Amino acid sequence: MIPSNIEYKPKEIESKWQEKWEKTSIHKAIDFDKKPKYYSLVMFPYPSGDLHMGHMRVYTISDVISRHKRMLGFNVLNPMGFDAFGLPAENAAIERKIPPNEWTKKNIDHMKNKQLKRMGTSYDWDREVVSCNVDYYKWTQWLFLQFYKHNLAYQKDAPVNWCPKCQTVLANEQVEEGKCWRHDDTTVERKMMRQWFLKITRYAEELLRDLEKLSGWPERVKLMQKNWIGKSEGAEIVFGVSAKSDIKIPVYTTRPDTIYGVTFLVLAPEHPLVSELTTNENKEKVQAYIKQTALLSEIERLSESKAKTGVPLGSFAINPFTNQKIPIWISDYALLEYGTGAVMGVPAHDSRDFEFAKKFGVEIKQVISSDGLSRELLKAYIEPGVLMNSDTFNGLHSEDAKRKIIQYGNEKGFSKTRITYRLRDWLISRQRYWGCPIPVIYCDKCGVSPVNENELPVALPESGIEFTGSGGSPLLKSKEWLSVKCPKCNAQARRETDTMDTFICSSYYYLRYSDAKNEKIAFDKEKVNYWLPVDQYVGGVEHAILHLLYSRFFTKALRDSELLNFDEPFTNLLSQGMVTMFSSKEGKIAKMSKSKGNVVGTTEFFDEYGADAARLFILFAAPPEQEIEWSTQGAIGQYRFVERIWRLFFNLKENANLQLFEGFIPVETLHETPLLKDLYRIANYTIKSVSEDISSEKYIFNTAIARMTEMVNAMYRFILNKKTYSDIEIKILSFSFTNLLKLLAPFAPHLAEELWEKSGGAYSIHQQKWPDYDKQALVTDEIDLVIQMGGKKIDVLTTKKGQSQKELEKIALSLEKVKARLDGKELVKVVVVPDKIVNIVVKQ
RNA sequence: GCCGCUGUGGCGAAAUGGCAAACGCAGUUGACUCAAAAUCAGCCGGGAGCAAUCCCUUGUCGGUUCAAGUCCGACCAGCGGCACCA
Repeated sequence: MIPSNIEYKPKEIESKWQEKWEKTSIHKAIDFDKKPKYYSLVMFPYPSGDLHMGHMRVYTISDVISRHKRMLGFNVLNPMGFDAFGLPAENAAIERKIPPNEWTKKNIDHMKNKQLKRMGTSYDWDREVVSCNVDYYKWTQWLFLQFYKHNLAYQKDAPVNWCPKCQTVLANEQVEEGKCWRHDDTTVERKMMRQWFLKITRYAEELLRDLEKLSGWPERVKLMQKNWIGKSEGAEIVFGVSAKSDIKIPVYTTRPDTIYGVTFLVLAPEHPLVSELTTNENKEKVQAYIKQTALLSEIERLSESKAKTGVPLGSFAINPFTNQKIPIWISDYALLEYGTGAVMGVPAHDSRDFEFAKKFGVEIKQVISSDGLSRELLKAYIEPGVLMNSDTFNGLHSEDAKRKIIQYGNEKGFSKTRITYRLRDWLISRQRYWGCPIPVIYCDKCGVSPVNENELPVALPESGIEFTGSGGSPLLKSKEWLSVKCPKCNAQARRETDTMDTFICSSYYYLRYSDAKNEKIAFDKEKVNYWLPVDQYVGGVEHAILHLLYSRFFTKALRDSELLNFDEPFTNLLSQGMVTMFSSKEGKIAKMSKSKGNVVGTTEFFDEYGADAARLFILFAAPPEQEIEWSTQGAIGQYRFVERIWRLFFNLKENANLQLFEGFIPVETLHETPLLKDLYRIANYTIKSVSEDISSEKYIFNTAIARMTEMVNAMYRFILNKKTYSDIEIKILSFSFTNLLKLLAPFAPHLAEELWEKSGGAYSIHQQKWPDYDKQALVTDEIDLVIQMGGKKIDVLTTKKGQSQKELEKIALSLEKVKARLDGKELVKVVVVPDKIVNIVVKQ
């Protein structure tokens, strides 16, 4: 039955087509083409060197979408690039003495040519961007200058994580349990340093509000961003200071209704008024506390298990509503960066203040309860309620009181309504070599100057750099590079040695793809407005906040600089789930990663079973948003499916004179041959189902593949024990197989292309039109009618379609089974859903 | 602690409120083979029964409905995010 001379050799077939696709440039995106545009984007990878099956998922999902859209007639932009700056390259330089550039370029070459291409992806490589190339980061620097020009880039002193051994600032992710990730014996310090920031907070409200426009985003991602931005509405209330009438302390609160319950004030230890408010007898204790706080890492400081600490300053504040004197303390639970850096302590109605007051014996004064009566408090009463001990506001409900108290305070001039966001400005300085240099110059006389635009790029020095891993950025030691003339006074000046956070590079790469090779500007306005916004973005949920929020911010800022004309960069977002596998290191199923020792490489699997089988398994295992566990056994199952199609083709070619068949077959001609008619129905049902499942509303590839499997199974069943075929049978089988190949094309692109060619199809199957289904084929005249009694199935019968409720009821009631069960019972009613179900309801 | 998501066969999963378990993995039986592998075909949630057949089953407990895996409420478990944000 199976010709033995034709073996499925995925390795040969796949490389053959990958070369041909590249040579014939069939994946090229054309600017301003007359077809409608479709921008399909996948988050560009960091070139760590070796992709595994875990990485493969995101590229496969995005590729299926791109290929499908091309077949639907879109002008598809599906680009790829590399997020190529970052610490691992520098660490490789330190450990293995390979220059970061060399290491990165080697990895890119491997990933691009040995891995991404071998997956069968359909990128337009002409638009490749590599963020560590000068022709890219020139524009990163240019964009920084635009931000600077619009007062969106600024310097300020801020507390940062500092490793004294590395002599550098660390990102939060590089601090593990309060220790430096490279020196687990070194506690990371909090240090005030002058750093560059981008003013993302200017867009806090718009970033929050426009989440509503993103109907194509997963709710959970929007929710995470909403929480991250953390809008809160409240009031700023200004407290006076006893005996120092010139000093005012503004505090921020969302609970102005508790103002009569304030019994102390807490300032952040770094608060600028601290030294002025510290009395002589408290000086020593206060200074010791500030020093101790500075030594704690942010993680230690914020950890909830930590008991409250603090010291009194010795001064007293005056509550403007009550004129009461209350003590002023400092404690590390007040954060300088949020609100005003000062908190009014209301122990009766805030659990943190309650804990603080209990520990230090501060008065607890209840002003709200459920019924307006006071009682013993075992913990803070934080719910809304009725006011008491609050002067003229007694008896009001707390929500009401909030408004009235603010109104009163506003009139008297000691409060104002205020909105606060949890979002902080974005610290972008990194004391590292392998990043985009911040294009500014320091002059002793003129201070900070931006580099002139026509002097860009500020290129990283490539020679004479030593990577020792100690003593801060290698750029500091590159004397020649450091030295520069001041753009204002032409005096000897020096360059900024910090480089930018790599998230800057990835905040605009999707814009650059629209015009990747432009040497004159970052991107042409017309091109960026033609291609953007991205129609479908695919990436991991780990970027739900960082990258996606930064990119939204960039888009809005660049819109305001009139460089583009849209508000949101990504219309639809798909967050694919992780690929997991058992890790013996962790003793459990964990995310596939090199450090957990649970990776499956791509090369070995591709060599033996092919990329098509791997793609099918990854898509089949679960819907894209869910986590999947890699199973080589399961992937081999998809390899069997591929081989089954392969064998089916040769079987049909040899025995049934298989050929390409476009168009439909009149259903009337099939009335005499029910088996054939059924096969035709299955083929068309498969076209319909796969088209729906693969569509942008759903993206449920697992069920799409299941439908194709069913179709193949049906074809096998049809040809079982069959030796000869009639003309009409050949036609139906040809119709079925031709359409199967087209449906398969986005999922298993090499197999589909190879069999398309072997069927005599013109190159390329990927440039064929996505198939339609024959509606006539799906019309059936029989249905399965389910008979229920009391909601339980008792029978299923095949009957004529389109019968009336009366008729169906009659059929059901005349069944022997029904009669037997009805005996002696009272019939309550019969529910009939035509062509579906009859439910007979009896009493008890 | 707060917010969110998810609980269905041995496993991955499927099911516009209308036949629970499609499709695949593992297992198992048969055909082919001297044999094995591969392949092709069949079986494959649990229980009772020689059998036809019957009963039970979507984390637990309630509710709505003629009908609930699906909708509502409470709880339990697992995962994820945030975590002293005043």
